[in-house]
Amino acid sequence: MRPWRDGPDDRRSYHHGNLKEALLEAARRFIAERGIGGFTLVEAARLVGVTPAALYRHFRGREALLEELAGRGFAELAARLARALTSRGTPLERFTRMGETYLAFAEEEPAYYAAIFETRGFPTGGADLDTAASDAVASRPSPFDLLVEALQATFSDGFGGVAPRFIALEVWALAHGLATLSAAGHLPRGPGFPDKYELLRGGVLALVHGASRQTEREGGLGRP
Amino acid sequence: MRPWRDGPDDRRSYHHGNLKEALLEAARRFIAERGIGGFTLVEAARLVGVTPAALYRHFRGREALLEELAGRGFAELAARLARALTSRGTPLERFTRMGETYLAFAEEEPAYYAAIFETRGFPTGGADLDTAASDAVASRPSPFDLLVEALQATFSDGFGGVAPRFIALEVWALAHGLATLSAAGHLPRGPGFPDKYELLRGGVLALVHGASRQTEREGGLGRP
DNA sequence: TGTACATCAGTGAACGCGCGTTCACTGATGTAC
DNA sequence: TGTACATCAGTGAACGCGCGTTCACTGATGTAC
Repeated sequence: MRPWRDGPDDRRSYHHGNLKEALLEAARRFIAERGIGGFTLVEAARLVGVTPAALYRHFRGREALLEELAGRGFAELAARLARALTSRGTPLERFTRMGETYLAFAEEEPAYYAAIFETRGFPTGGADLDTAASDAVASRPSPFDLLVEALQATFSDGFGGVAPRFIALEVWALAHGLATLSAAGHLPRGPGFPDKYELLRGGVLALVHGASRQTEREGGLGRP
Repeated sequence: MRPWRDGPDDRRSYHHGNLKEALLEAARRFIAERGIGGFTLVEAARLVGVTPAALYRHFRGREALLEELAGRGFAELAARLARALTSRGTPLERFTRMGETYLAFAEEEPAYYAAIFETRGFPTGGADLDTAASDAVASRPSPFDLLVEALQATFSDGFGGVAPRFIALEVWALAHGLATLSAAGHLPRGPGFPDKYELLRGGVLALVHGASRQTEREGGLGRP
């Protein structure tokens, strides 16, 4: 990303024309490199080639910028998951594809992913709500709501008596764990070690099959 | 945690006597409440009732204090996992108990957990090492090394042809995902929703059974 | 048992820094006539 | 087509703040004699 100006004397125009987008893009770059805590309004303005004060024409402050970023990131994630959900193949294939999509999003858009999970401003999900109320929360869905609803929709095609909510949560946690461990460099690599996509696919198969086996034997898992 | 002094005029002694431990304890409290980024030397010193400069008698600086905390946290985690590993029961029961122990540690010691996973200073695990070299890294184990070695030890009792490394990584990722989502308040709660311990137990069973099924059918999963 | 003294843990003042935010201002843009 | 003017995006200087860290110092402790 080139700065808008190449130096203090290079005034192509008094008005930037696209400052809001440029600032969000700068924030994405810095957060991807250093994390949310390492992101600074002053540096973002400097990279874009603008005075820090200019930022306040477009955002109420630092927190507002981060919330905007989280909102956009979440919309992008939701769009990608929806695409995977309605792609070709069997329900199991589409379900697996959603998991891979989630993993790829966390890898390709680390700034969005961090903004989504480390920023206040999201409802925390179905906390302390009963099922009906939780399903009804549609105005501003949490990451959880979206994922579980989408996964339930997939499961409604039928996976043989498995409790959808249970599997959905396990797969979400598995994907989130793989994504964050991988991003932090904690997942081992090298010959003999599976990569995170293999681990996810294996995990999805195992969780689906394992749960249906237990369902057959014990008459329902995750249905208290 | 009461401050060492109750006010500027309350000089019980010029020397604190246990300042290093008190500072680490204060850091644990602040990090548990606000996260690593919200932890400040000045506040920790104030809570303990001491000048910020006093800290430098015991630590080289902020980073050194955090590394000490991460080291202690990791030692504690390792000890708890080792205890679970050598507890009573079948290999599967002990393996499951290790996972529950991991989850409980993240919940009871959020500051230790954050210090371990958000601080530099750990080797990243078996990155770019072959299996033999990775197994040989014993001088300063990474979280990965410890977990996988312990889980491999459990699996060596025999789970019927499952590739231990594969299962170990999946269970680790599942536990880490459940721990971090739960800590961030993203896991839904309420009637009809399983808690993280149920999810972990179900996941462990499914991953072990699912993998062994696939092993039987396909002749090995996670053994490229 | 008492005194001299070395040790070193903690003091208090000061530092430079970069941060987020505010304010009165300036100048480019595009619309009305 | 040309001019007056309202709009408002960006300037530049300034602010107060809390941070991590340094420094010469002080005074409590405990050991040697």
